[in-house]
Amino acid sequence: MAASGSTDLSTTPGGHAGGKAYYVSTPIYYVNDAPHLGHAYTTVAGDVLTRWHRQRGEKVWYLTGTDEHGQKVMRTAQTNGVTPKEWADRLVETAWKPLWEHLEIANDDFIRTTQERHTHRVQEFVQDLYDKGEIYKGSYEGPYCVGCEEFKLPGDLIDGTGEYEGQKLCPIHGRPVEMLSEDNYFFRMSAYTERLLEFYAANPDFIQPASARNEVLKFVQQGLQDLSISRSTFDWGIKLPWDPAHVLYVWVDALLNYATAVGYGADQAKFDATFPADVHLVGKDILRFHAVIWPAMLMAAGLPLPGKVFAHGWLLVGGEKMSKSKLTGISPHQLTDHFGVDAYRYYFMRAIPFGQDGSFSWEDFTARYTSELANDFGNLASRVAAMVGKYFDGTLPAATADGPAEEALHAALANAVKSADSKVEQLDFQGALDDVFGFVKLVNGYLTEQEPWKVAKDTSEEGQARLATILYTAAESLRGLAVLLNPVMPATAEKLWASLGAEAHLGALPAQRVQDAGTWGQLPAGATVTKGEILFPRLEEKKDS
RNA sequence: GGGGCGGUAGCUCAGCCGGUUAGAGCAAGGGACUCAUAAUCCCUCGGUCGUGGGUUCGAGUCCCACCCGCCCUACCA
Repeated sequence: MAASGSTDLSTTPGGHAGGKAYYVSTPIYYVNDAPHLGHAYTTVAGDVLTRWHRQRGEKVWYLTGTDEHGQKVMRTAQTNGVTPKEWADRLVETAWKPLWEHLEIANDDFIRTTQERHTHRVQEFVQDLYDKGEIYKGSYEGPYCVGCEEFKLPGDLIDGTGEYEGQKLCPIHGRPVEMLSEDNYFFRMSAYTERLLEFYAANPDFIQPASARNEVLKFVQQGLQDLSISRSTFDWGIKLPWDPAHVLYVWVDALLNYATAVGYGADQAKFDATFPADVHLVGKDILRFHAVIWPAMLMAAGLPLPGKVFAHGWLLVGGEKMSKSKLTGISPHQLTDHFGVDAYRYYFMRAIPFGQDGSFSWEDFTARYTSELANDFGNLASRVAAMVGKYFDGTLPAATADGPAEEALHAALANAVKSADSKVEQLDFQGALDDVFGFVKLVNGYLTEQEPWKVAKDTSEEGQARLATILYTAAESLRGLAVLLNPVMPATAEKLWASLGAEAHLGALPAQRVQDAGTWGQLPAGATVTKGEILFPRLEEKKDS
């Protein structure tokens, strides 16, 4: 997949004068099914984060991909009468990649766990651990459902009633499970309990938010058990090099994507310049794999540990986690068809604190779209461009009469930039957008107070200078907003950039440094301002649901 | 069973180590304005802070019990 432009490792072979890339990952998604809102939520967040960092001029690497091994994929493929690989190919090409393109995700790479660059390196990795004595052969005993042909987790089982009173039943088949054992290879994870605890203590920001950190700490403090890392009851997976009768446990396989995708064992220069990840974005459900198993694996291999594992919350509908089985499933396309891609990206970043569960609804989306995007922001761009067109024939005039009101806006923009920047750094997207839209509100208020439409009737030199100053101030404010909103709403920000005639003087929008966005007076007088299309048209009608 | 999180205006949420009349945004009502996407700006309305006790001079804010929602985890083998 094409890189987004600013990241170019080829220019600095070996040396990397620019230092290590800011490396962000999403989980690799299980191709068992098509992507849903939750996947898109994580991926959009990572995209906003990495676009922001790119606009700070940093070298960035944003990785996503798909997890294609495991029994569920195999079974789904069988049900559909195709091989697992064919099934994965189909979903990746017709569902996953198209959705990321649709949502304007600028990932630098897309890894699939069935690719050779992954499977071969994974085999080398586990062979290395095996040679080091980190992996041993043992046997696993657990409840097994004959109907499912797989081991169940004790927590998945349900209590039997009636003729099965006192027994544990498979939740799918409703029949008693039996205890079976199979030979497995185990990773000596128990040996890493103390080292992990020390690591967490030394790196208090490693797991965020705090609620997630607490859960992991409590879990690890109970002491870790060795991890079964192989299966021999099915074969859709990566074979253990020393015992091909076993395939690697899908999670060990999956976690290693973060290393294999950036050159582990294949391209040392790229690996050194990228690994480890600065931020692993994960959902709460897979926190433990990333905050416990993955670091333990890296410790065993002697590799550096990631900077941060950030567990975001669930999207809730009516207080419940979204799921198709509960008929609350809404596809990303249903939302983007109605609201547009940029509004979609904006909405989830703005409405829900990253790291917490958040309620989402069609009504809330509609309300925010109308109030924040159309009325506050879109209309601001519209009224400013209209007045520059009406009073100055579309040529941006110079500000020559700055007063307290203007200076207040200069300072407000600088503050918004500074504050938003630090909040994005902490993955507080909601807070950052709060800062940006607080500034939007100030600019609207500024126009209402200065009443340029009244000043325009004053044809004296002072009056015209005043009018010019007001409109320049408003337009320059929009220039700052275009830069700040580009990582979140790239298509819209680009429209605004074009409307301001900024590119001719300042260059391409993505090249604007976010840390300079608050520097006043960048948009030059003489720029050609055009009204352009409405950024956020009013929504036609409320869709019933 | 154990642990965690949450229950604050119609809606979504802020309220740090307890301290004057509990805040914001949206929605609703009124006013101002007309450059603009019938948009903007100002004002107003609106809460027994899940329930019941307790500690304290004073509790949304600490303690106990309970109710409701969600999450993690265990087990009676």
